[in-house]
Amino acid sequence: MKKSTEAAVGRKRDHTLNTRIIEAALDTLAETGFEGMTMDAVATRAKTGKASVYRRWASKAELVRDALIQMSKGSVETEQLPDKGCLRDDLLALLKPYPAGYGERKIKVMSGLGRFFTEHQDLAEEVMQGVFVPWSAANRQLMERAMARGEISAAADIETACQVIVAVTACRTQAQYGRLITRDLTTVIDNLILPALMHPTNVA
Amino acid sequence: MKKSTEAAVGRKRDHTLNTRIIEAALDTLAETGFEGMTMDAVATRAKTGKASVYRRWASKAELVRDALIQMSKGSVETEQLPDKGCLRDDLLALLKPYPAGYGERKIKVMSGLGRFFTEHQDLAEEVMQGVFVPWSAANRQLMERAMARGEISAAADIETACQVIVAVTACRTQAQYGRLITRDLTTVIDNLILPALMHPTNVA
DNA sequence: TAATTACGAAACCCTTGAGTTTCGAAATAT
DNA sequence: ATATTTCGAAACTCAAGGGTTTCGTAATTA
Repeated sequence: MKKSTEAAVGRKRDHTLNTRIIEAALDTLAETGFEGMTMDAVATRAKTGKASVYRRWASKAELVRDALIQMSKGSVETEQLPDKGCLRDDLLALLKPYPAGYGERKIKVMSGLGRFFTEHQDLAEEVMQGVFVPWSAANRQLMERAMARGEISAAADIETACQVIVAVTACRTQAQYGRLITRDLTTVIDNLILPALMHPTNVA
Repeated sequence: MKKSTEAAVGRKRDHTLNTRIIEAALDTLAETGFEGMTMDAVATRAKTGKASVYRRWASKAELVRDALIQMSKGSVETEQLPDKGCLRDDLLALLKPYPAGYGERKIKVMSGLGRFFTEHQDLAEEVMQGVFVPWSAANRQLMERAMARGEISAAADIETACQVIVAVTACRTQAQYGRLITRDLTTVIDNLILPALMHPTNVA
């Protein structure tokens, strides 16, 4: 209705502001989590006012949804998976695709979302499809490729392995688990994931 | 000062109310997490009023601290570890020491504590020492015992394995990860932890 | 220039929830 | 009996934060 003829006259919207606000939202999310993130803080960080934020998004939840989807865009490119020759390096490459700190913020953001997911299940569903599923699928593809070329056992439980990677990644940087999960992903992959994939024998 | 001579006269405090309030707090925590838990809800659930709650605890955070410590009391009895003969059964026994739903509530409680830990780091430290450390230590002891009797390889990375168990347990029941971490602990232990402990060879 | 729309800052409204106080009733001491 | 303390319920205070509105200014078009 408005889309085609909107804003025939008057000052144009500054579209760089959209991304400035989303970046500010992601930074704040990473620092304080969903409940800790206030709209005033986001606006201030984006060097604008709340009015301009609410001119673009109807609510805090919708801003967060779009910020999360934006964050995952191109972050795990399923089309363009790493191919380092061995599974170990592929898995690690998937987790550190960006320079200094970028991947770290992503993990921090994801770990502070508890309340958002339980309170906005409709929006959470969209995020789930846009972020978690591709991430997990990328892990799975790398493992399937390794299995196809005989690097890991054909009997390996790929599904469990790739879910555990996601779980450990999500938990590791959370403040509450910082004292216990001191292992980094490299150690987990080298000493747990890979041995289990190569020797899937169990006791049962 | 007051401890010895307090309440010489007047109605006595109902000490069963203390545990009723703590139980109500734990139930509410399991359902709604730390921020979702209101003091009114706790009081109502304990069939009392907020006044009686605040007569016993100075703040919500201190009530939660005591509830968490109480919860862990005897929950992971380091003195009395399971001894089923094999590591697999020992690890599983540690996680299901109580009848129907009791262990489940514990996990739900722990998963809704994000904000509590970041906002009350002093109290969180007390909880950390009282809950996480004994839990992780129990896992470690079971694994060391299994290593001593030759059930798992002497080269196994026990520390990583027991930390991953804690991480996966903590993440698994969180709503936001429910779609991805569909594996239960039995599967993780059988298909990942045990194979890795028995064949700790890695690529490097 | 005049109308229109976006901008950023501030004031404002409204709900939620932590923590306090009040009050009548019940229990326990002197 | 009377003073004292607890009980449970309700009313209250106060701060935080989501969301809206106002207002003076800047940009854009007719």
